[in-house]
Formats: sequence, structure tokens, C-alpha cells
Amino acid sequence: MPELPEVETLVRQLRPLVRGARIERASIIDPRWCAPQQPAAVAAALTGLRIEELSRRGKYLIWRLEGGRCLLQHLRMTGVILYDPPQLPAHLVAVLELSWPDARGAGARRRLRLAVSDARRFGTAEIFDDPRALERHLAWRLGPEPLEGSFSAAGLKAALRGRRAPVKALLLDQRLVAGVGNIYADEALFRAGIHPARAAGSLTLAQCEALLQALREALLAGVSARGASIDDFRHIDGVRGSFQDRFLVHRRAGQPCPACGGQIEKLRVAGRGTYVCARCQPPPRRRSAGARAARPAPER
DNA sequence: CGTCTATCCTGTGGGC
DNA sequence: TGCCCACAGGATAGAC
Repeated sequence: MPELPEVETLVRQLRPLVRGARIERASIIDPRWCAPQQPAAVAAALTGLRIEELSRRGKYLIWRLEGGRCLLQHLRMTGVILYDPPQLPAHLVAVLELSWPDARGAGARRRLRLAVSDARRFGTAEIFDDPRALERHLAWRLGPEPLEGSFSAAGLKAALRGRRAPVKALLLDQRLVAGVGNIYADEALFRAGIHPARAAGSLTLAQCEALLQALREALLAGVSARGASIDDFRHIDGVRGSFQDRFLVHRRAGQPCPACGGQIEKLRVAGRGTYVCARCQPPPRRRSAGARAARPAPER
């Protein structure tokens, strides 16, 4: 499931290969990919335009086209982009045929195709004619980039204040911080020694600092390993990432904790499969009726 | 407003 | 061996 490191990996691989190319033709095989926009309209909006830039925001891919038009793409669970595959993959949802002017001049243009495939068909794409509309769209649903300086421990603490939901649920909330999914939430909470079911608002500033640092470390480790391929994620040449071999707790139920040797447990938190070491991540005290008559004074 | 649950979708794998 | 069903989860709508 592509999260920030996986999408970052794709962008780094694909950007130098597509920048400057022209979209000769767009074929949208599954109309659900771009719904509610019409496949024919989306294909027409793409055709003939040069790709000026490919970038990432959260888990979104942003294709900036000539004239300011943009394609906003999300891979969700099982989306894959293959660069000029020898044959079209299964679960094909869209194909973009690209071309470049031939280096030798002449009239000939080098051509190749990008194939978008998606086994579970959750992936999306949307055309924005105005880049400001795209910015507004993203600003509305995405918080800060966790690897950028604008995301601070103090900001995290402020965002969690008063929230009783499990801290993991808020890490997964893209409006709080962009790009974190189930894998990196588990890995970051483990690295920070924080139990995912802790009420978010109960974290101290020191714990917010630890969590932010742990999150950055987990995400950077994921980028260094070129992403995690649990099942569907693939590089643009079909190769798997390697971060799944470096998970500390995620998907490691029953195996030993890399820090203390205790057994890793699988739980359900925020409706998601969640992996913890109960020794390294002390569980919150279960709230019992009337356990605390006197609430601690709220901090300012 | 905050929190929780159901929904979309389909390949995979456990159980019998 | 083969069938059935639960399960996986990112984002979002809707319930409470």
C-alpha cells in the first residue's frame, strides 16, 4: 500500500523519465479511475500536452502539464505505474502514450507508454484545469509534510490537544499530517515507544517530540529502502521495494521485538491491523468507570 | 465537532 | 482438492 515513502520512490524514479515528454494519447480503460469525471473528457484533457513536472504531496502524485492543467493521482491500496512494460499488465486501468522529439532532430519522435494497473481499483485520478484549484483541494485535505520543517513537535502537540481518539487514528488522518499510512504509523509508534491506542491528547510534549522524530526516521528508512512491497507495490520497472524486510513490528506478529525480544502482538486500533511490542509500548490503563474523580488540570 | 463504522474492491489464504 | 468466507486497508460518507 503506497504511503509517503512508496510514492516518493515512484516520483524519484519516474520524474526524470517523463519530464518534458508529450502525452500523445491517453486510454482510460476503467471509468472508475477518474469518476465522476468522464473518461473521454479526461483523456481529451491530457492529450497533446507536455508534462512539465511530476511531484508528490502526501500520498498523491501531481502531474503538472503545459498550460497549468494538472492530473492529481492517488494509488490507494494497490495502484501501480509501470514504465514502458514489455506487455500490458493485468488489472489495467489506464495507459498514457508518451513521446519525445528525437535527439537527432528529424521528424521522428521516441515513444513509450506508461501503464496504470490497480488490482482493487481504489486508485483515483482527477483533472484540475487551474493549479490554484488543485492547491485549494490539497490544502483542504492535507496537513503538513512530515519531512518538512513546517511540521513541528509543538504543532503536533497542539493538534492532539483534547483529542481522545487513539493516537494512531490521528497519525492516519491526512489532515493532521500528510502521507502516513498503516505501515509507517506502526513503525513510528514503536520507535517512539508509544502505544497506538493511547489517547492522542494524553501525549506529553516530550512524547510528541519523540513521535515526530520516530516518524521521520521511519519514513526516511522507507525511502532509503525504496519503499515496502507487502503485496502489490512495485517500482516502475516492476521490481519490489525492500523495506518490508526491515519492518520492526509491522506484520511481525509472534516474532521477537527487535529491541527487547518480547513477542510482537497484533491488535486492532482505528479499525486497522496494528502491531506492537507491549513491553516497549506500554498499553494505556484501561479506562474504568469513575477511576479518576479528579481530572488533572488541563495544560495551557 | 469528534469519533466510529460501513463502504468501495478483489486477490489471497485459512479452514474444513 | 476445492469451496467458502474472512481479511487486507486509504479515503470518505453518514450515523450517533
